[in-house]
Amino acid sequence: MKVHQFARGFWEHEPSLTLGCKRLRPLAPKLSNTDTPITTPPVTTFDLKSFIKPESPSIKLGSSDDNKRDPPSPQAQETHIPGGTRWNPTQEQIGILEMLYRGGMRTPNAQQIEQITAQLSKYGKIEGKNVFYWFQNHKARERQKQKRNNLGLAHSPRTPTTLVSPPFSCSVISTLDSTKRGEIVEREEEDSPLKKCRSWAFEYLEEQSWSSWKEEEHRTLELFPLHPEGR
Amino acid sequence: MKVHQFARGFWEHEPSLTLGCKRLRPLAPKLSNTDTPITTPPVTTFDLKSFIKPESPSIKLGSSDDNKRDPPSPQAQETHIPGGTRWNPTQEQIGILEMLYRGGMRTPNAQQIEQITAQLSKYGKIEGKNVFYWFQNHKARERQKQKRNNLGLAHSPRTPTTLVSPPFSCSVISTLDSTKRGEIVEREEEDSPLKKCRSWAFEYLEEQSWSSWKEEEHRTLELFPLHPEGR
DNA sequence: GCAAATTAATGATTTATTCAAG
DNA sequence: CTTGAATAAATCATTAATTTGC
Repeated sequence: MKVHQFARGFWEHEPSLTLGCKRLRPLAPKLSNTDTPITTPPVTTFDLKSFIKPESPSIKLGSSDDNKRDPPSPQAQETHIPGGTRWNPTQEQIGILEMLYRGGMRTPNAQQIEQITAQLSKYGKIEGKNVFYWFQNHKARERQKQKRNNLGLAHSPRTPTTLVSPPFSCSVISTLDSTKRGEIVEREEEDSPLKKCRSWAFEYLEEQSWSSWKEEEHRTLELFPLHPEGR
Repeated sequence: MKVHQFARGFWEHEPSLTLGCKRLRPLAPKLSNTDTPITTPPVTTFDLKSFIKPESPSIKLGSSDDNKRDPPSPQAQETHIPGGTRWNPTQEQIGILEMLYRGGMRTPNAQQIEQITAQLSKYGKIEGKNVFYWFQNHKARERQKQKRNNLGLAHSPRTPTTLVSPPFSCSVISTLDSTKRGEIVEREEEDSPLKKCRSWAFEYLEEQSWSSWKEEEHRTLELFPLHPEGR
């Protein structure tokens, strides 16, 4: 059982309705895990420090990372808990990510990921790779979603909805999925409790102006995908 | 079955009223798009100084990032990073890597990469991602090489230059892609001045015994691929 | 009401392709 | 042409909302 949640969509309305098309049963919203800490194991404080080297499978207590989120945020929401599970994004996190996405971000680089992760960690446990994967998946899935739509709508030769708006007045662009082009679309404002989140995303978007990011040595980091191994 | 329209918003409240329409229920897709602009959920606080960047860069938001594939015109758009060039492996490094590869390693995990990188760094500048990419590429290319050979053999039975000959006729696993299995393949001896390197690799191989690596969650590291940005 | 069974969504990996440095 | 680097497509795996049977 889950409690219900509150809101579901945030800002936004995605024009692309799938009218006509039948939509398979969409799954319910996942709603934040803002609660349901589910029986947090007794893991009383576990000194984390250790996890860098040894492998012993058993480790990786979730507790060890609580040092990450500090918390401006209220009570801890969820604790990743026991043996590592996959990231379970909270409403806020998804909201911010989508905003960035709509703002045109598609493949954030290491530095950006770092910053985003830092912000998002205020709302729940999260790692850089999660952000990375989120963008990868979201981009790919928006792409296929559009592809499906296009095919389905093979009749209507137009794809009006997603056009760019000239000198974008400002706002958040909601790109449909112009995955590659990054066309911008207009979007109306509306307030939400996530104001702050949005606020950050907003600023971040503006401040960055992706287009200018051309290189740098953001590569100083020593990151690379990890392969947990067996699959 | 699941016919349905998309969910535009609140299915939150119980399904009770689903009326006899269909038994399916719409679940709402996470909040991704399509939906309700929410309104006021209780949200956590968000602090983050907000300084606004007055200047909205005239940009082509997003475009720069993702124009990777389509652009018919291979324009370069990347200003080659001044100091950064791509990794240029040394003989020793390649030697060790190949040895590990022949030893059965295909997709080293983060920890392994770390160790390997550490070793290889003795012979030249190198980063973890280089090791990662090397394995990716080598594996893929060995695979296609073999594919070509197999196909080519269909017509003209040539003597495969580097194919295994012995007992394992076609079973050369080396290229198989026992990505997960980690089978070991024969390895022919060959001499080289890389004695030391080999020495290490050898030991490493033995010590690890890939075959047994079936799982674990060596994922403790916080790594993820980086995107130096433009490419 | 609840727990096992379903199922769409989606997080995480792997494989295939493409681009470009040398 | 070879191959390091990076991205996209395809897959695999896990989660959780919803059904369903009791």
